Amino acid sequence: MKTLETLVPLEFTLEAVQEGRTGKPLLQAEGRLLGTAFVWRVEEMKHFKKTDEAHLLLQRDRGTHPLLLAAGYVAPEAAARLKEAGIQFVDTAGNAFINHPPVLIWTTGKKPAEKAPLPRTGRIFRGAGLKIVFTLLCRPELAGKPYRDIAETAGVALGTAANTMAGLAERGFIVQAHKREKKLVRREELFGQWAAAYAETLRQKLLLGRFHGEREWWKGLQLDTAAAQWGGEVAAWKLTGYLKPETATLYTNRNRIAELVVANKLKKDPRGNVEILDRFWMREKERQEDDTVHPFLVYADLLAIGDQRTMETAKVIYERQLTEYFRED
DNA sequence: GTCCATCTTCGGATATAGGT
DNA sequence: ACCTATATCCGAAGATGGAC
Repeated sequence: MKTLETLVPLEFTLEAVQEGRTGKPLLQAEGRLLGTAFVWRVEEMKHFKKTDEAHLLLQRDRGTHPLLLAAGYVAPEAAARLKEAGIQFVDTAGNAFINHPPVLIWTTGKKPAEKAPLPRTGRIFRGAGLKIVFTLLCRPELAGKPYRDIAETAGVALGTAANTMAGLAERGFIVQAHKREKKLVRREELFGQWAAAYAETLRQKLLLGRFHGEREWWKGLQLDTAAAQWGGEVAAWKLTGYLKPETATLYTNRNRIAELVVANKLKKDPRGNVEILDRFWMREKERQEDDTVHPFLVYADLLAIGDQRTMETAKVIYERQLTEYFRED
């Protein structure tokens, strides 16, 4: 915002408003730009990345006021995409897109003032931490169970579970409700951060192989859920009916890849549109399983693809299937 | 006090990031 | 690309603390 001030005569005030009951506090800017009043929702992102772009696409139509991204640095290609999507932004280098008739600002090509400081994500949004957060989001009641249970279900070591739980408590995502009863709170916020981090870091580490399949081979295929489940676009298509999948994502266990590949006549191809990922979590034995993975994961898969097409569907999934998981009692 | 479940700690293995 | 420094993770072993 400071940068914007140097570009045009501008006065504004910033205030935090609460969004919904459990939502995270939202920044809102109010002021006048060359004589015209404005109210903007402000999204602050020090390190602006591809997945953040996807997040903004979702946020764009959610509120009553236009969105403004305040970022550390927006690369030229990203700037063009934001402009295309009608999302306003400013960065500290002096790049900006503001569309507030009659004012139109469009500046690009300025280099970042200094190289961005270290990201410092903390251990809860990396590798093992992401596995734990995912299982906790899916099954919040686990938060109150022994670490051994959490570690087992998430497929990580006991000590790591303890570490991550401490990290979550530190950031206020785990609270001590009663004497020894922990609760997972601020789940929607946690999920948002999880999904972005999953798409960026953990996901590629889970990739077991990439293949090529015959055209629409997945259509009408009956998956044995004990061996594999759909993620990504195919799952999204099954859940919503929208989307024409261009890629297929399967989550399976390491020792079942071979049979999956043979049964579906998949050919190894490093640039193929079929990806097989490690189904890292431990599934609930009793429950009847869907042939699609948890919608949390489907959403994150779509985020990893991150184009306009998949984000439309991601938005539908978010609204129809995910919001129910964020209710806290 | 003993037993058992659970939690914390920590050395070493492994993955990641930064530098050349 | 490689090498090196650092962060992250694992897992076993020791510590804690509640129930009886």
